[in-house]
Amino acid sequence: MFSGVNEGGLLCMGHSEKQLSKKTSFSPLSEVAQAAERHHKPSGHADKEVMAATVLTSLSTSPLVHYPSSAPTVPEPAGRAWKEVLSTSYSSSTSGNWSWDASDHSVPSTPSPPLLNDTNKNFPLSSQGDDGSEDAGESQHFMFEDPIPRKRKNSMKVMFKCLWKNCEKVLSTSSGIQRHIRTIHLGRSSESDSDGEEDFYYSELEVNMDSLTEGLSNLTPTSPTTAGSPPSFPPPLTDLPHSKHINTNGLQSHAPSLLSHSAPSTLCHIRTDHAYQGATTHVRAVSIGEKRQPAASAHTTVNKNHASITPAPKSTQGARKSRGEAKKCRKVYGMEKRDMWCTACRWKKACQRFTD
DNA sequence: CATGCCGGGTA
DNA sequence: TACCCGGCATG
Repeated sequence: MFSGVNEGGLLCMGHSEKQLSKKTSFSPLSEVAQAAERHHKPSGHADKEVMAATVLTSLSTSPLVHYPSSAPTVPEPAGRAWKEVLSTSYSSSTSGNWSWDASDHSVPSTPSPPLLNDTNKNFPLSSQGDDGSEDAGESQHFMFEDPIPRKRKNSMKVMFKCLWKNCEKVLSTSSGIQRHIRTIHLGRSSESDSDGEEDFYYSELEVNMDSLTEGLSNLTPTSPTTAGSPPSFPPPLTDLPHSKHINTNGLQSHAPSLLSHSAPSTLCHIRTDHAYQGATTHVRAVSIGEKRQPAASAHTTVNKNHASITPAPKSTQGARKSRGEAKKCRKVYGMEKRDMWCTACRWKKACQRFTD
Protein backbone atom coordinates (compact mmCIF):
# COMPACT_ATOMS: atom_id res chain seq x y z
CA MET A 1 0.00 0.00 0.00
CA PHE A 2 2.74 2.37 0.82
CA SER A 3 4.99 0.70 -1.54
CA GLY A 4 5.88 3.87 -3.21
CA VAL A 5 6.87 5.61 -0.07
CA ASN A 6 8.57 2.66 1.36
CA GLU A 7 10.55 1.99 -1.62
CA GLY A 8 11.63 5.52 -1.62
CA GLY A 9 12.87 5.18 1.87
CA LEU A 10 14.52 1.93 1.21
CA LEU A 11 16.18 3.26 -1.79
CA CYS A 12 17.74 5.84 0.33
CA MET A 13 18.79 3.22 2.74
CA GLY A 14 20.44 1.28 0.12
CA HIS A 15 23.68 3.09 0.22
CA SER A 16 23.43 4.89 3.43
CA GLU A 17 25.29 4.40 6.59
CA LYS A 18 25.23 1.23 8.46
CA GLN A 19 22.99 2.71 11.02
CA LEU A 20 20.36 2.92 8.47
CA SER A 21 20.68 -0.48 7.11
CA LYS A 22 20.72 -1.88 10.52
CA LYS A 23 17.47 -0.56 11.75
CA THR A 24 15.36 -1.91 9.10
CA SER A 25 12.55 -2.50 11.43
CA PHE A 26 12.10 1.10 12.13
CA SER A 27 10.57 3.56 9.93
CA PRO A 28 13.03 3.83 7.19
CA LEU A 29 11.65 7.11 6.19
CA SER A 30 12.23 9.11 9.25
CA GLU A 31 15.28 7.24 10.18
CA VAL A 32 16.88 7.99 6.96
CA ALA A 33 15.71 11.49 6.98
CA GLN A 34 16.85 12.22 10.43
CA ALA A 35 20.09 10.55 9.96
CA ALA A 36 20.59 12.44 6.81
CA GLU A 37 19.73 15.64 8.48
CA ARG A 38 21.77 15.00 11.47
CA HIS A 39 24.74 13.79 9.62
CA HIS A 40 25.07 16.78 7.52
CA LYS A 41 28.73 16.46 7.73
CA PRO A 42 30.55 16.15 4.49
CA SER A 43 30.09 12.51 4.13
CA GLY A 44 29.80 12.66 0.45
CA HIS A 45 26.15 11.92 0.41
CA ALA A 46 24.39 13.34 -2.47
CA ASP A 47 22.07 16.13 -1.65
CA LYS A 48 19.48 14.28 -3.52
CA GLU A 49 19.32 11.75 -0.82
CA VAL A 50 18.88 14.30 1.82
CA MET A 51 16.26 15.99 -0.11
CA ALA A 52 14.43 12.84 -0.82
CA ALA A 53 14.65 11.79 2.73
CA THR A 54 13.44 15.10 3.92
CA VAL A 55 10.54 14.99 1.65
CA LEU A 56 9.74 11.55 2.77
CA THR A 57 9.93 12.62 6.31
CA SER A 58 7.59 15.41 5.79
CA LEU A 59 5.28 13.00 4.20
CA SER A 60 5.54 10.60 6.98
CA THR A 61 5.50 12.74 10.02
CA SER A 62 2.23 11.27 10.84
CA PRO A 63 3.08 8.06 12.57
CA LEU A 64 0.03 6.54 11.14
CA VAL A 65 1.74 6.47 7.91
CA HIS A 66 4.53 4.65 9.41
CA TYR A 67 2.71 2.05 11.33
CA PRO A 68 1.58 -0.18 8.61
CA SER A 69 5.06 -0.60 7.44
CA SER A 70 6.40 -1.06 10.90
CA ALA A 71 3.89 -3.63 11.90
CA PRO A 72 4.08 -6.08 9.15
CA THR A 73 2.85 -8.84 11.34
CA VAL A 74 -0.59 -7.46 11.40
CA PRO A 75 -2.52 -8.91 8.60
CA GLU A 76 -3.83 -6.25 6.46
CA PRO A 77 -7.50 -6.98 6.77
CA ALA A 78 -7.37 -7.28 10.48
CA GLY A 79 -5.28 -4.22 10.79
CA ARG A 80 -7.64 -2.22 8.82
CA ALA A 81 -10.60 -3.54 10.61
CA TRP A 82 -8.99 -2.55 13.80
CA LYS A 83 -8.33 0.87 12.56
CA GLU A 84 -11.91 1.13 11.71
CA VAL A 85 -12.77 0.23 15.19
CA LEU A 86 -10.41 2.75 16.47
CA SER A 87 -11.68 5.44 14.32
CA THR A 88 -15.12 4.84 15.51
CA SER A 89 -14.43 4.99 19.15
CA TYR A 90 -11.19 6.62 19.80
CA SER A 91 -9.23 9.59 18.96
CA SER A 92 -5.60 8.97 18.86
CA SER A 93 -2.99 11.49 18.33
CA THR A 94 -0.40 8.84 17.79
CA SER A 95 2.47 10.58 19.33
CA GLY A 96 2.37 9.29 22.80
CA ASN A 97 0.69 12.34 24.13
CA TRP A 98 -2.57 11.09 23.05
CA SER A 99 -5.82 12.31 24.20
CA TRP A 100 -9.24 11.08 24.43
CA ASP A 101 -11.80 12.55 22.32
CA ALA A 102 -13.22 14.66 24.99
CA SER A 103 -16.49 15.05 23.31
CA ASP A 104 -18.99 12.80 24.87
CA HIS A 105 -20.87 11.89 21.84
CA SER A 106 -19.97 8.30 21.91
CA VAL A 107 -22.38 5.60 22.62
CA PRO A 108 -20.93 2.20 23.01
CA SER A 109 -23.41 0.21 21.12
CA THR A 110 -23.62 2.55 18.25
CA PRO A 111 -20.22 3.47 17.06
CA SER A 112 -20.04 7.10 16.44
CA PRO A 113 -19.04 8.43 13.12
CA PRO A 114 -15.45 9.16 12.49
CA LEU A 115 -14.07 11.84 14.61
CA LEU A 116 -13.84 14.42 12.01
CA ASN A 117 -15.09 16.86 14.47
CA ASP A 118 -12.67 16.44 17.25
CA THR A 119 -11.40 19.88 17.46
CA ASN A 120 -9.55 19.74 20.69
CA LYS A 121 -7.14 17.14 19.68
CA ASN A 122 -4.18 18.39 21.52
CA PHE A 123 -1.06 17.41 19.84
CA PRO A 124 1.57 19.29 21.67
CA LEU A 125 4.36 17.66 19.84
CA SER A 126 3.28 18.63 16.48
CA SER A 127 5.38 21.66 16.46
CA GLN A 128 6.85 20.51 13.29
CA GLY A 129 6.30 22.72 10.41
CA ASP A 130 3.75 20.38 9.19
CA ASP A 131 0.57 21.60 7.85
CA GLY A 132 -2.70 20.39 9.14
CA SER A 133 -2.60 17.30 7.13
CA GLU A 134 -2.41 15.20 10.20
CA ASP A 135 -4.90 17.16 12.12
CA ALA A 136 -7.56 16.04 9.85
CA GLY A 137 -8.70 13.42 12.22
CA GLU A 138 -9.07 10.08 10.75
CA SER A 139 -8.61 11.23 7.27
CA GLN A 140 -4.99 10.73 7.96
CA HIS A 141 -5.68 7.10 8.40
CA PHE A 142 -6.30 6.80 4.80
CA MET A 143 -4.02 9.34 3.39
CA PHE A 144 -1.78 6.70 2.05
CA GLU A 145 -4.07 3.83 2.06
CA ASP A 146 -5.42 2.25 -0.93
CA PRO A 147 -8.06 4.31 -2.56
CA ILE A 148 -10.85 2.07 -1.49
CA PRO A 149 -10.57 1.95 2.20
CA ARG A 150 -14.24 2.08 2.64
CA LYS A 151 -15.01 0.88 5.98
CA ARG A 152 -17.85 -1.08 7.20
CA LYS A 153 -18.57 0.68 10.35
CA ASN A 154 -21.96 -0.75 10.44
CA SER A 155 -20.48 -4.14 10.83
CA MET A 156 -18.66 -3.30 13.97
CA LYS A 157 -20.43 -3.82 17.17
CA VAL A 158 -19.22 -3.34 20.66
CA MET A 159 -20.27 -5.64 23.39
CA PHE A 160 -19.36 -5.58 26.99
CA LYS A 161 -18.93 -8.79 28.78
CA CYS A 162 -18.73 -9.18 32.50
CA LEU A 163 -15.57 -10.85 33.61
CA TRP A 164 -16.52 -11.65 37.10
CA LYS A 165 -16.38 -15.17 38.10
CA ASN A 166 -19.23 -17.27 36.99
CA CYS A 167 -20.79 -14.41 35.29
CA GLU A 168 -20.68 -13.94 31.64
CA LYS A 169 -23.21 -11.30 31.35
CA VAL A 170 -22.98 -9.50 28.11
CA LEU A 171 -24.43 -6.13 27.62
CA SER A 172 -24.35 -3.76 24.82
CA THR A 173 -23.40 -0.75 26.77
CA SER A 174 -20.59 -0.26 29.14
CA SER A 175 -22.75 1.73 31.44
CA GLY A 176 -24.99 -1.22 31.54
CA ILE A 177 -22.21 -3.56 32.33
CA GLN A 178 -20.90 -1.22 34.90
CA ARG A 179 -24.26 -1.01 36.50
CA HIS A 180 -24.47 -4.74 36.38
CA ILE A 181 -21.13 -5.13 38.05
CA ARG A 182 -21.88 -2.50 40.53
CA THR A 183 -25.14 -3.94 41.58
CA ILE A 184 -24.56 -7.59 41.18
CA HIS A 185 -20.94 -8.03 42.03
CA LEU A 186 -20.03 -5.02 44.04
CA GLY A 187 -23.24 -4.97 45.89
CA ARG A 188 -23.79 -1.34 45.47
CA SER A 189 -27.20 -0.05 45.15
CA SER A 190 -26.69 3.11 43.30
CA GLU A 191 -24.09 4.59 41.12
CA SER A 192 -23.75 7.53 43.34
CA ASP A 193 -21.96 5.84 46.14
CA SER A 194 -19.01 5.13 44.12
CA ASP A 195 -15.98 5.45 46.23
CA GLY A 196 -13.69 5.47 43.35
CA GLU A 197 -12.43 2.04 44.09
CA GLU A 198 -14.75 0.09 42.02
CA ASP A 199 -13.34 -2.51 39.82
CA PHE A 200 -15.36 -2.95 36.76
CA TYR A 201 -13.89 -5.86 35.09
CA TYR A 202 -15.50 -6.42 31.88
CA SER A 203 -14.28 -7.04 28.47
CA GLU A 204 -15.09 -4.97 25.56
CA LEU A 205 -15.77 -7.07 22.57
CA GLU A 206 -15.53 -5.37 19.32
CA VAL A 207 -17.09 -7.64 16.90
CA ASN A 208 -16.83 -7.50 13.25
CA MET A 209 -20.23 -8.65 12.31
CA ASP A 210 -19.18 -9.34 8.83
CA SER A 211 -16.81 -12.08 9.59
CA LEU A 212 -18.25 -13.24 12.80
CA THR A 213 -21.86 -12.97 12.24
CA GLU A 214 -22.90 -16.38 13.19
CA GLY A 215 -19.98 -17.15 15.38
CA LEU A 216 -21.10 -14.54 17.78
CA SER A 217 -24.71 -14.65 17.08
CA ASN A 218 -25.38 -15.93 20.51
CA LEU A 219 -23.53 -13.07 22.00
CA THR A 220 -26.48 -10.88 21.96
CA PRO A 221 -26.74 -8.08 24.40
CA THR A 222 -29.29 -9.90 26.37
CA SER A 223 -27.71 -13.26 26.41
CA PRO A 224 -26.40 -13.83 29.87
CA THR A 225 -25.23 -17.29 29.23
CA THR A 226 -22.01 -18.57 27.97
CA ALA A 227 -21.40 -16.65 24.91
CA GLY A 228 -18.80 -17.12 22.33
CA SER A 229 -16.10 -15.64 24.34
CA PRO A 230 -12.61 -15.95 23.11
CA PRO A 231 -11.32 -19.32 23.96
CA SER A 232 -8.32 -18.25 25.87
CA PHE A 233 -9.99 -15.70 27.90
CA PRO A 234 -9.31 -16.50 31.47
CA PRO A 235 -11.76 -16.53 34.24
CA PRO A 236 -11.87 -13.28 36.02
CA LEU A 237 -10.89 -12.43 39.50
CA THR A 238 -7.85 -14.54 39.48
CA ASP A 239 -5.63 -13.37 36.81
CA LEU A 240 -6.34 -11.12 33.98
CA PRO A 241 -3.52 -11.25 31.61
CA HIS A 242 -5.69 -9.93 28.90
CA SER A 243 -7.31 -7.32 30.87
CA LYS A 244 -6.64 -3.74 30.97
CA HIS A 245 -6.89 -1.92 34.15
CA ILE A 246 -7.79 1.63 33.95
CA ASN A 247 -8.54 3.85 36.78
CA THR A 248 -10.87 6.67 37.05
CA ASN A 249 -9.01 9.05 39.19
CA GLY A 250 -5.37 8.76 38.90
CA LEU A 251 -4.39 8.53 35.36
CA GLN A 252 -1.15 10.16 34.86
CA SER A 253 0.11 12.65 32.50
CA HIS A 254 0.10 10.59 29.41
CA ALA A 255 -3.07 8.82 30.09
CA PRO A 256 -5.81 11.32 30.06
CA SER A 257 -8.17 11.04 32.89
CA LEU A 258 -11.22 11.45 30.86
CA LEU A 259 -12.31 8.03 31.76
CA SER A 260 -15.69 8.80 32.98
CA HIS A 261 -18.62 6.68 33.70
CA SER A 262 -20.59 8.61 31.25
CA ALA A 263 -18.35 8.15 28.35
CA PRO A 264 -17.92 4.47 28.24
CA SER A 265 -16.76 3.92 24.79
CA THR A 266 -13.87 6.18 25.29
CA LEU A 267 -12.58 4.06 28.05
CA CYS A 268 -9.47 2.97 26.44
CA HIS A 269 -7.38 5.10 24.39
CA ILE A 270 -5.37 3.08 22.06
CA ARG A 271 -2.07 3.99 20.75
CA THR A 272 -2.29 2.89 17.28
CA ASP A 273 1.25 1.85 17.02
CA HIS A 274 0.59 -0.70 19.65
CA ALA A 275 -2.74 -1.53 18.43
CA TYR A 276 -2.03 -5.12 18.15
CA GLN A 277 -4.80 -7.31 17.16
CA GLY A 278 -4.74 -10.52 15.42
CA ALA A 279 -8.36 -11.03 14.79
CA THR A 280 -11.36 -9.09 13.97
CA THR A 281 -12.75 -9.72 17.35
CA HIS A 282 -10.93 -7.59 19.72
CA VAL A 283 -11.32 -8.31 23.33
CA ARG A 284 -10.50 -5.75 25.81
CA ALA A 285 -10.98 -6.06 29.46
CA VAL A 286 -11.65 -2.87 31.18
CA SER A 287 -11.61 -2.07 34.75
CA ILE A 288 -12.23 1.10 36.52
CA GLY A 289 -10.59 1.22 39.83
CA GLU A 290 -8.28 3.19 41.93
CA LYS A 291 -5.10 1.52 41.08
CA ARG A 292 -2.34 3.43 39.69
CA GLN A 293 -0.88 2.36 36.51
CA PRO A 294 2.12 3.74 34.87
CA ALA A 295 1.40 5.86 31.98
CA ALA A 296 2.50 3.10 29.76
CA SER A 297 -0.45 1.08 30.78
CA ALA A 298 -2.51 2.49 28.05
CA HIS A 299 -1.09 -0.08 25.80
CA THR A 300 -3.08 -2.36 23.76
CA THR A 301 -0.65 -5.11 24.23
CA VAL A 302 -2.98 -6.38 26.77
CA ASN A 303 -1.01 -9.23 28.06
CA LYS A 304 1.51 -7.15 29.86
CA ASN A 305 -0.61 -5.65 32.50
CA HIS A 306 -0.80 -7.58 35.62
CA ALA A 307 -4.10 -6.35 36.65
CA SER A 308 -4.55 -6.99 40.26
CA ILE A 309 -8.08 -7.40 41.17
CA THR A 310 -8.10 -6.99 44.85
CA PRO A 311 -7.45 -3.55 46.13
CA ALA A 312 -4.34 -4.84 47.75
CA PRO A 313 -1.73 -3.86 45.28
CA LYS A 314 0.00 -7.00 44.45
CA SER A 315 3.54 -6.36 45.27
CA THR A 316 5.06 -7.23 42.05
CA GLN A 317 8.47 -8.44 42.82
CA GLY A 318 9.70 -6.47 39.97
CA ALA A 319 12.25 -5.27 42.40
CA ARG A 320 14.72 -6.85 40.14
CA LYS A 321 16.27 -4.67 37.52
CA SER A 322 13.31 -4.94 35.31
CA ARG A 323 12.74 -2.52 32.61
CA GLY A 324 10.82 0.41 33.80
CA GLU A 325 7.26 0.64 32.87
CA ALA A 326 7.52 4.26 32.06
CA LYS A 327 7.49 5.04 28.45
CA LYS A 328 10.79 6.17 27.32
CA CYS A 329 11.39 8.68 24.68
CA ARG A 330 11.52 6.07 22.06
CA LYS A 331 8.08 4.88 22.83
CA VAL A 332 6.64 8.23 23.51
CA TYR A 333 7.86 10.01 20.51
CA GLY A 334 8.65 7.17 18.25
CA MET A 335 11.43 6.87 15.86
CA GLU A 336 10.04 9.47 13.61
CA LYS A 337 10.50 12.11 16.24
CA ARG A 338 13.78 11.01 17.41
CA ASP A 339 15.05 14.49 17.62
CA MET A 340 12.65 15.02 20.43
CA TRP A 341 14.15 12.31 22.50
CA CYS A 342 16.28 13.20 25.38
CA THR A 343 19.90 13.02 24.58
CA ALA A 344 20.40 9.97 26.66
CA CYS A 345 17.84 8.10 24.70
CA ARG A 346 19.36 9.25 21.52
CA TRP A 347 22.63 7.88 22.64
CA LYS A 348 21.09 4.71 23.83
CA LYS A 349 21.73 5.62 27.37
CA ALA A 350 19.39 5.48 30.26
CA CYS A 351 16.54 7.76 29.60
CA GLN A 352 16.71 10.84 31.69
CA ARG A 353 13.39 12.25 30.80
CA PHE A 354 11.16 9.41 31.79
CA THR A 355 12.87 8.00 34.73
CA ASP A 356 11.19 5.30 36.69
C1' DC B 1 11.15 -9.15 17.85
C1' DA B 2 11.16 -4.53 20.07
C1' DT B 3 12.98 -2.04 23.64
C1' DG B 4 16.18 -0.12 27.21
C1' DC B 5 20.65 0.79 28.18
C1' DC B 6 25.55 -0.71 29.58
C1' DG B 7 29.97 -0.63 28.01
C1' DG B 8 33.04 0.87 25.01
C1' DG B 9 34.49 3.18 20.92
C1' DT B 10 35.39 7.53 18.08
C1' DA B 11 36.09 12.45 17.08
C1' DT C 1 32.97 15.73 26.41
C1' DA C 2 29.62 14.77 22.99
C1' DC C 3 28.19 11.39 20.23
C1' DC C 4 27.48 6.82 18.45
C1' DC C 5 26.79 1.94 18.38
C1' DG C 6 27.47 -3.25 19.48
C1' DG C 7 25.47 -6.20 22.09
C1' DC C 8 23.00 -7.97 25.86
C1' DA C 9 19.02 -8.40 29.01
C1' DT C 10 14.39 -8.19 29.20
C1' DG C 11 9.59 -8.74 28.15
